[in-house]
Amino acid sequence: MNKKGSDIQNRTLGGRSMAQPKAAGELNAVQLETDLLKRWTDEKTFQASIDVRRNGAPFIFLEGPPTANGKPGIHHVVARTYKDLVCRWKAMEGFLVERKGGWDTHGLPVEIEVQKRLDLMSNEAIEAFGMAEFNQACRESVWTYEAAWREMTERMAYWVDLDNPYVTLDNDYVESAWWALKQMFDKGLLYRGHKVLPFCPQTGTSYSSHEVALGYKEVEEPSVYVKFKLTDDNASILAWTTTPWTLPGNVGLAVGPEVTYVRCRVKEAAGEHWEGAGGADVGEEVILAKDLMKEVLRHHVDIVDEFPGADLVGRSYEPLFPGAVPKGDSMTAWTVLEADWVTTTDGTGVVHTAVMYGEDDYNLGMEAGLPAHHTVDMDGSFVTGTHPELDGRYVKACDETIISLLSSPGGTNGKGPESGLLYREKAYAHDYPHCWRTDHPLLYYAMDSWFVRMTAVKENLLKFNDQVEWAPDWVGEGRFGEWLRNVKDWAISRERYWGTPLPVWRSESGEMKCVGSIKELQEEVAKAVAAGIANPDCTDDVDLHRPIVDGFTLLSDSGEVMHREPFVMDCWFDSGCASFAQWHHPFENEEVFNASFPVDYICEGVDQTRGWFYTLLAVSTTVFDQPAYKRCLSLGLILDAEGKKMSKSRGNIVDPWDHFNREGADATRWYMVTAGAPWNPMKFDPNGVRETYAKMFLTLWNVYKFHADYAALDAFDPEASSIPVAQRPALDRWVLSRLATVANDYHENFVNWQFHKAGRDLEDFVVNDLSNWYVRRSRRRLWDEADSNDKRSCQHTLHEVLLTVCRLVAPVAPFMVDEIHRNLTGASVHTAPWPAGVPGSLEGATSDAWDEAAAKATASLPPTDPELEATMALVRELAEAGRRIRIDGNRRQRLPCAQGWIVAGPELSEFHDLLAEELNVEAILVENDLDRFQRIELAPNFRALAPKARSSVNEVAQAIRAAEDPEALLQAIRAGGAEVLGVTVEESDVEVKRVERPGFAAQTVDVPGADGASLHVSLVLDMNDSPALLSKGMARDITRRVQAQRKAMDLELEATIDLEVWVVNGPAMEEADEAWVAAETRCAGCVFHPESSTPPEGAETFEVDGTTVHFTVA
RNA sequence: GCGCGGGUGGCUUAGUCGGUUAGAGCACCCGGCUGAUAACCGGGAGGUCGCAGGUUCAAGUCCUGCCUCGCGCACCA
Repeated sequence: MNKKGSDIQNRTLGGRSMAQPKAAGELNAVQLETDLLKRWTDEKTFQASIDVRRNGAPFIFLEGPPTANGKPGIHHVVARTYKDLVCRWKAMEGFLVERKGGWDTHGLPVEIEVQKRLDLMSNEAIEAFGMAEFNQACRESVWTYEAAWREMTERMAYWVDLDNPYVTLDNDYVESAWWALKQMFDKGLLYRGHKVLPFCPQTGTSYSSHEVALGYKEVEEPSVYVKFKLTDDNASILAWTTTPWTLPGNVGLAVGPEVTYVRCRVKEAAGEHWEGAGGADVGEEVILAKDLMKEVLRHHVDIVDEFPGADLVGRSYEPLFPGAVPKGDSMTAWTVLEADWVTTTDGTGVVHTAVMYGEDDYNLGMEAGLPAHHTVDMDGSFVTGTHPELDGRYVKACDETIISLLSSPGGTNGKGPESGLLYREKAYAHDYPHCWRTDHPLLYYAMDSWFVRMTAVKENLLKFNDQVEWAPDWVGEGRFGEWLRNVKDWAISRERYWGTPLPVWRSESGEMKCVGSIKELQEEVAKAVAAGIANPDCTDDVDLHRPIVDGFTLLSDSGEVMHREPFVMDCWFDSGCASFAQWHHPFENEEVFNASFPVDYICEGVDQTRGWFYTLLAVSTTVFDQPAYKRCLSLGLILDAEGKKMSKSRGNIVDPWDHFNREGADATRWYMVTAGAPWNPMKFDPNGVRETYAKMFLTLWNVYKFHADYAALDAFDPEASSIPVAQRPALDRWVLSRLATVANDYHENFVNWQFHKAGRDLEDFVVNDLSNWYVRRSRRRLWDEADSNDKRSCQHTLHEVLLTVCRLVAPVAPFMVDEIHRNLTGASVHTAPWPAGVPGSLEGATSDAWDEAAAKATASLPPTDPELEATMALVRELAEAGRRIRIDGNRRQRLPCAQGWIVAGPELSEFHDLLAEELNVEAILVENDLDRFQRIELAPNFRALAPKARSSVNEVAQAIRAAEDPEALLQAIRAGGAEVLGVTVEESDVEVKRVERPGFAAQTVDVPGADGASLHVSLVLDMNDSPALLSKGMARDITRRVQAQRKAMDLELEATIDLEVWVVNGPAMEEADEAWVAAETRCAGCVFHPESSTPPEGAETFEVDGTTVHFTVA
């Protein structure tokens, strides 16, 4: 402690080699990070980190493109951290990891945003505004938050090329997407259909199932039981629906042919508990499934008849809303049909069928020849002619009207809605899909649509999915696999404006042409023009968006005029093309594409399972007959500290900048990675970030600072000298061994996607092993001004440990470790090799195969010494045991003990000095007579004992434990087995435990030995006092208080003081101890006053063990 | 409703092949240590390991049922 602070500056002024560390300053994490960002930009460090691996095997990462028309949040930081860390890690392993950015720019979210801003909440409004203008507004809106995204991306140090990103609205990208569609078209996988789809009247568009999945909400709605009056019989069939608005469209009733139905007659009026509208008269007859009578009927009835559903088939009934649906030439309208999917789990066992508003309804209607007529318009209102009270009204607003119409008993003969046809209404709670953008309930609606025949490639989807390495595996096997096993044809067309246009032209008679490139479009346009069809120019840079592409009119093979199908693509299709469209395949970059497909690694939130994870695979399977990616990390959702999902509407979004500006991006990233497994939902706790900063980064910084300051002071140059590890002191060999062990585990955990475990272990190493033990125990070694071997050894060791720690941390938290690495070596950590080896740089290596042994040989880790690690663990245990003994014996730490004995255990003489210091004892002795301080205990070994003792194992175990003379029992056992309660106990059935004898100031610690067996080592302290010990202890107490006072007075380290001390009622101070106090506290003058003199007013005072001490510092 | 993943002191979590004392961190209390650290060390309090059964000599761990949270699925007419 005799270094002068100013020396640190003075001595470093001379010529410093690149690798010669300079002193570290105080830590300002945010400043450090922002300074480094500048430096990375100036020095093009990202590019350098790629270039230095130019000859490595490629590892291909594909960025899932975010939409830049929303502000980035903390969940984006999480995803980007995992993307970044894997890329950085693989790069350090010697792989060439290029990272192209990407932006998703099409789709409904963009349109909705613009519609809101321009107040264009319907398709009519958009078209009146002008499609070209609208799309221009969309094109601009896409970049609203690009700057915010860029800032966040850079600040968090997500290394990705944002200057040459792929952008889904670019002509090149769209052209590749067109090409992909044409492949599907040519393979017969793209088809035009008429299908019932979930449809949002507000946005005027239908949704694919993965979009519908985003909007399920539980709602309570009125459901109704309706009486359908048979035309040729005085009875009604009861049917149930949760969507009263589909009733005007009713054209059929479906029954299960095998289901048993009953005809019953109402016996008496309903009781008083009747709720809501509807009812039935006494004597009225209704028909429904027998199983559901109890559930449905609210009257006492007599069963008149019982029959299978087949008996009902073909019978006709009165339309509910006569005239709402024209009968046309249908022979089956308003008759009973059979359908095998009808069950008796809900309703009445009779399914009301409105052809246009349900998938089953539609299929049944087509099969049975029911009239396909819409009673509802695309805007969600009833068409004129449905009923005077309903025409033109939004269907969801008509529930009450329909119920009241059906329950008013005004009509006659059961014809028309006002005929008392409502039997009952019942509130019904269920999950119903809502528009994920506007929150409006979706209507199932039969409409024109284009599909990709995913059902035709299901086997391949499953096969390719099996080839993907999923993390966690259950997402691939379970959730994603299940989705694929139930795959449906992909409805990819949207009746929208802003998106990749569907490149299909179609004639009135149904001839079709799918255009796969700009060149092809030009050729087709030329053909049409040659045939006399007027067309605008189709230049090489024609904008491939609406309304431009709508302006082209083509010619069919038979000479008919063809117009473009007025759809754009599902924007998920766009991003699903990313693996090849980012390279404008197949029009350009053939080599790049060939070398990078399929990609090695993608990573997104688990919510992309049905989104991007699926569409990437769907497109690659249909177009290339290959999987698109080899590894997929599926991240858990991010929740707030209460475990609630973060959402704008809840207002519990965490702003990443709060942490970037407080604890820094390092701490934020490290926290997110160590908080839990990547696939588990993460509760984001702002306090956790702070804790990470305080523990991990502050500690690391201080270790570094300790090393750097003395390295600078001593002009330490790691390259100027070297000391083989084997020749270094045990403490050094120990920390290096620990380092290697931790690094190997760290790497193993990375390989298994267990980044959280890796990080936790490394943090534990830095805080406990490195800072709290190695540095603490080594401090005095560096205080030595002489150029000793021991000091150099410590410096080399610290240097090496820090470098390896930096390299391990770098992928996760890239800032501070770069600062440290740069100062220690002159080079960025991001161009450094991965400590566990650099397989990517090996000749012939690929992203997933390399010579394991050759890779190991490239590792840069010190040797491990498990025995030494175990020994040191014991030493640390003993040091802690010493403190426990002192607590138990009420003896303060600063009061030395004359001696301490170590009983049993391995040879520790190498660490006796260290232990003496830690324990504050004058001498460490080894006690060879174990029985002097220890006795034995026997513990049963259940694994061995259980098979022999069976059900009496507990009694036997208890007997062994409670043996009055365990020593004798053990001897008997060793002599060939002892009978305990009829069981022969052998040596392998018991564990011998040595513990301290009662009555001594002792503790026994239990540590695993090198050979796996348990070691029982005791520490005994001599608790007797002597005048010399008391004097020494007092000297230490005084020193400690004076040092505290120096600190409180804010004195320079090298400042000298004048000290005066008055000890009242204390031990006689020995001269040597007084001198020691003076030296430790840097006294110019030091006076110990006799007890008779009186201390001045204002002297510092403290009390210890009944002694009062006063002192003054000047 | 079906599928997947959770539920361990106030909070965040570890817990391997089932093995008898469920382990950490934060926060709290007491004590100690400290001229690098926002730390560190020792002790204390705090747990019916979601609930109920079952298998077993032995269950946080395996089985069954249920409750609950999250996510996903869906032709609920």
